Amino acid sequence: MAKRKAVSIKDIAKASGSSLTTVSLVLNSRDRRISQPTRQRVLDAVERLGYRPSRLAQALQSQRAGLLAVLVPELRHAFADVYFGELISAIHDEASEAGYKVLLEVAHPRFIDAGQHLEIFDRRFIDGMLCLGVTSFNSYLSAFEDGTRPMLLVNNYVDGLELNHVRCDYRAAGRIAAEHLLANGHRRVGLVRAALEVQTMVDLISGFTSAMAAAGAPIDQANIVDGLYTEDGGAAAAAELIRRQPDLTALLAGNDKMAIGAIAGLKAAGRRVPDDVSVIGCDDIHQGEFCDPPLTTVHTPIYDMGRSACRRLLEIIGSPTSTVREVHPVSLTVRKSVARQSS
Amino acid sequence: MAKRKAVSIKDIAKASGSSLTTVSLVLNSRDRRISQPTRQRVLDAVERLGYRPSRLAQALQSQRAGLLAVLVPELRHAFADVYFGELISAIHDEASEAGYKVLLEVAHPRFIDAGQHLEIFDRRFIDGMLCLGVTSFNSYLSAFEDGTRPMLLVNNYVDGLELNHVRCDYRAAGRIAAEHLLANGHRRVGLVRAALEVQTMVDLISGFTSAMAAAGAPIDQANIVDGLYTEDGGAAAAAELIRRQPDLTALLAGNDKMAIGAIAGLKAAGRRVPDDVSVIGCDDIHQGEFCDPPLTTVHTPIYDMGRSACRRLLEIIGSPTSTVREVHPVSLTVRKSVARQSS
DNA sequence: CTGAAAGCGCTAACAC
DNA sequence: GTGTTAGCGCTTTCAG
Repeated sequence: MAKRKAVSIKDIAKASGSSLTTVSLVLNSRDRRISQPTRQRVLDAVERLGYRPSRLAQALQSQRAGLLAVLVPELRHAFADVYFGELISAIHDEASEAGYKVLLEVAHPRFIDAGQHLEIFDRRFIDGMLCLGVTSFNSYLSAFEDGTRPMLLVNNYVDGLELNHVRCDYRAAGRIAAEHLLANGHRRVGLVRAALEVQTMVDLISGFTSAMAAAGAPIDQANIVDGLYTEDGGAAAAAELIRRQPDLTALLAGNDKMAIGAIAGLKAAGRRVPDDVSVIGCDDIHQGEFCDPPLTTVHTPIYDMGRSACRRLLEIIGSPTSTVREVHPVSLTVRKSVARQSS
Repeated sequence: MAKRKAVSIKDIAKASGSSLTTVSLVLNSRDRRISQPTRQRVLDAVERLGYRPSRLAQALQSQRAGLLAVLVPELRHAFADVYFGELISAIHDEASEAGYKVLLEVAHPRFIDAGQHLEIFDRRFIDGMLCLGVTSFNSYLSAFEDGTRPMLLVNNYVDGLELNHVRCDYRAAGRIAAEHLLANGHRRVGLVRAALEVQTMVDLISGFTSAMAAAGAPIDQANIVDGLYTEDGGAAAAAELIRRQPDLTALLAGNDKMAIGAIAGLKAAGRRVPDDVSVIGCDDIHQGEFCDPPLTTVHTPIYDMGRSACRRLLEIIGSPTSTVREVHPVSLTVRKSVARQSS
């Protein structure tokens, strides 16, 4: 029960009959060769007393916290989202391999308003930060433009702000989705979009609509509905689309959550998927594989991107002058939710 | 770009023409009244130079890291799970209100084997730890029985180990589910369970089966199938149950994920829910509200439990002698997935 | 090959 | 009221 009193390097020095320096040298195996016997005496003492160097003291000395923060948006339980969750897993995996630990932060208004997002840097609590799910509404981001605090946006960027980021090519994603629908004979298609303050969503929409238009099948504004990034929203949006334009034969949903919702919404409205209406999603989350029908979607390398983002952040920390703009390619994952349109 | 060189308390002392102590006293507003003019001079200097006390140095001095770790099991992307996610959100909210930050750790074999779960304590990196999703297979937990490192299990416990925990009453949950089914006339019921190394699952099963047995409607072992804690597993388990025992009129799933899967599985097998087969879940996750039919389930106060767990951990940190065994009551949330059995 | 001593940035007895 | 000083636990010149 009692708080085992911490054993410090001083205790080891005493116990092994050597000096602080010697102990430190042995432990950090600085090549300044310590004689084998001395080394052994130190190591024995360490073992015997169960000594563990204080990470705090080391951090203070080295001016490295060994900590990275992940900032997630303030959504209802942002951590309970598969997309963010997979990114966080990836970041955690990469960070721990590099000897860093991961701190969680939520972009609560009170967190931001108090300037905490800067404080954690300035108080030398963290070495760098990864921001997930940012939008152009997040005005606090501009404070990072001077590159003075190592920060990187994950799978997003903000038009007009010079911020490091690693993301997927959502414009290509939109184009690929359009090409797949066109190749299957679909020309009357709808789009379940989401928030326009998310730059990658804007890219997806523009990639999609311009590819459709280029093929002579432009998309009417009325056939673009907001699905709020949620399943329910996707369901409602799909229902609305089909109401506005009953002869739609296919639709793209801006992410898989909305696509899964859209499938449910279409079914509820009495349409068969994909026989009556085809659905294509974007992201390729795990769940898409198991819905009915299995979801055809544009694959984004979420996990790899997360790892890459973390790796790049560590590079920035190592060399503050470097700047990163990394764009990952996307691809098509064909399953069963898109059918050939014969009419 | 250049790394702004950190301004320290010493710089403030110099700039304000006072001593280190004075500055420290002013900043920590220790009541030793510093004269108003001096105080103002210090504050001005702080403002002007943009001084931020180093959290590292403070931590070293105070021997408090201000950090809590959350240890999640090594599942495929554990962070991408609504249940863990909600718990993490709750913990984060409570911790940040108390001025603590939250570190993420995953119970990878290599993390545990390296003894990292103890190291982060012994190297004074964290002040306490919260463990999610533990099972009796996690033998490393016994190292915490001596109470020497502040740790607490969240919504679980391990039979035979004396560990702090905050959890729900899953035995009662099983009983409540049984009572609700019985009250609706169901007597031929099945159970989609999950891993028996999870103590709360064992409790749920025992609460459920003994209540059914007590009512003269005992559950045959053949009517208990493993749903693996997943949607797919739940679907497969429900299909299997209905194959083994075609006249089942209801089933309990050990959590809502499996319940949602079970509904899909039953539908796929041609049964209507709840007209042919009723389904009751356990946990009350957000998604249950939106599935078809909306899920009747045993409500567990996940978020509140997470907050409470965190609060209790902080108490333990404050007073290492205290021991916590907190059990939260559960209740019934009636929606549409359980119907009256008329036959 | 090893030890003494300074310093990382901050706090808090203890003087003046 | 304010300053001096001694740590917190560690790393790292710089002498011996």
